[in-house]
Amino acid sequence: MTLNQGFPLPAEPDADRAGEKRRDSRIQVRNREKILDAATEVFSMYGRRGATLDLIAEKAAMSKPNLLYYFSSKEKLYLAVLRDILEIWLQPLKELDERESPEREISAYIDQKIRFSQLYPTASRVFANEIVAGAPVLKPVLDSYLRDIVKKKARVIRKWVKRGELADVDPYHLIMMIWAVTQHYADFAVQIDSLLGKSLDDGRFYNQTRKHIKRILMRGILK
Amino acid sequence: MTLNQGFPLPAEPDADRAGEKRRDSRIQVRNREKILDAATEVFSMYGRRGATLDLIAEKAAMSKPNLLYYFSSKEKLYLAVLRDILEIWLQPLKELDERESPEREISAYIDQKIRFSQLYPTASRVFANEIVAGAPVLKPVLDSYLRDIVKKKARVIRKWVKRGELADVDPYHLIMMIWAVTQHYADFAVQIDSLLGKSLDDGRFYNQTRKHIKRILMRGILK
DNA sequence: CTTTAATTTTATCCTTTGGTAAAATATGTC
DNA sequence: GACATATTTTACCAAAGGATAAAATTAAAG
Repeated sequence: MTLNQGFPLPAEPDADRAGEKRRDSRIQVRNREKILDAATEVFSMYGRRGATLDLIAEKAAMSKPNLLYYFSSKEKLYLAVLRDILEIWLQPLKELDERESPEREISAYIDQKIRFSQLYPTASRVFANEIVAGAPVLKPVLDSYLRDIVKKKARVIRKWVKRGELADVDPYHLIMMIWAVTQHYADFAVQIDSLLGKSLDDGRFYNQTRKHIKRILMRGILK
Repeated sequence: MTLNQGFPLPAEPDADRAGEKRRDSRIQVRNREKILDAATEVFSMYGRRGATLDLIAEKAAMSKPNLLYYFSSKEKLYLAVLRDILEIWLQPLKELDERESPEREISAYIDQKIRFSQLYPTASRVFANEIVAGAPVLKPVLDSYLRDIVKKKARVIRKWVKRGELADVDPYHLIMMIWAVTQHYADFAVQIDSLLGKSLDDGRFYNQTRKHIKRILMRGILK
């Protein structure tokens, strides 16, 4: 998992790979990924401030200075992790297409969101952590990039409402409702495990959840 | 905000007020509360590990050793904060009453949950943080106390379904859906502020949100 | 007023933690 | 296989952070 690309986060602030020397060696790629995975896990559990390089290094099975050879500071590492997450987190929303029926599109959107919760629960938690903490790092992105996309998609939803294909719902609240419900299963996984002894890893439960969410939500918003 | 009472958390582990000496002096009460408030704020932003006593002490306008005079360790303080939160967090669920109509009861429940999000957003975030982090402290409570209550209330919902007053929904998923949506507005408040420039503090927005959630959800689950 | 108990301050300690320096080792290239 | 470059290790460091001790101050009781 390393979809990193020209992302709307301070693009590699400085030093790190500044000169864009030769392309990453095999070792480079392998270790960067090992670190990012370990970091995701640790950040998801302890948050940006609570996470320690020692722990991350340990999980990545390398020494701390070695880790710092790849990411020159904790903050840069955190940023790299967030960048990867945001990319895949946002993707699905961009695909909402007004030319299709809301039934089909919103249903597909819910599917994708819950799929994300299933595939990247830890990443989802890092993101949740960042937002709950007040988005100290992501705030600028939320204020610009995310804001624009959501505004655009709100227009799509509003169009569906005007066309009479959707009940009279507020687009923003609808989007937030979908986010809340789908992400909940990743972010609050422990709670769900405590109450039901299940997780989205369980294919049966995954499908039941997916269908249940969709049934209630779709019933609630379709004409 | 200090509803602390015989709560299902390791009741005051040890030292602190062990002997239950004389009742808290006025100073005692005032300072404990000042500290709990400051701690709630700091824990909500930095999490259990990331929060520092220095910051909490500063926010509470007292020296660190002075703070430690009231709560003998960071962990104990965290526990005290959680205890208070859980108490008010759970209350509403306990009130679901099968003898009333699901329409009335679930509607009231949603109202109470979103009210909590409005009144105690920071507390909600501390709780969210704890769960997202894997409930390192609350796990036992989730596994026992919460589990029991939810099980009981799931039965209530199931009864409504059998009586034909409610669509055929899974009680657990329904409860989780309500949690997810209502808490979202407190836990992800920054995001909402970025997208809409609004918060539940805004009475108009509060009501709009409340009604919107209820409209979609109720439509989705009522027969 | 004293005397006693509660509260606050000051000084300090030890551990953890993010980060650096520089030596040592491995990898790749000609 | 020698040279250069990339990677890893070892040894540190300074600051932050949780916690304690003990002196100083304030409040309360008699």
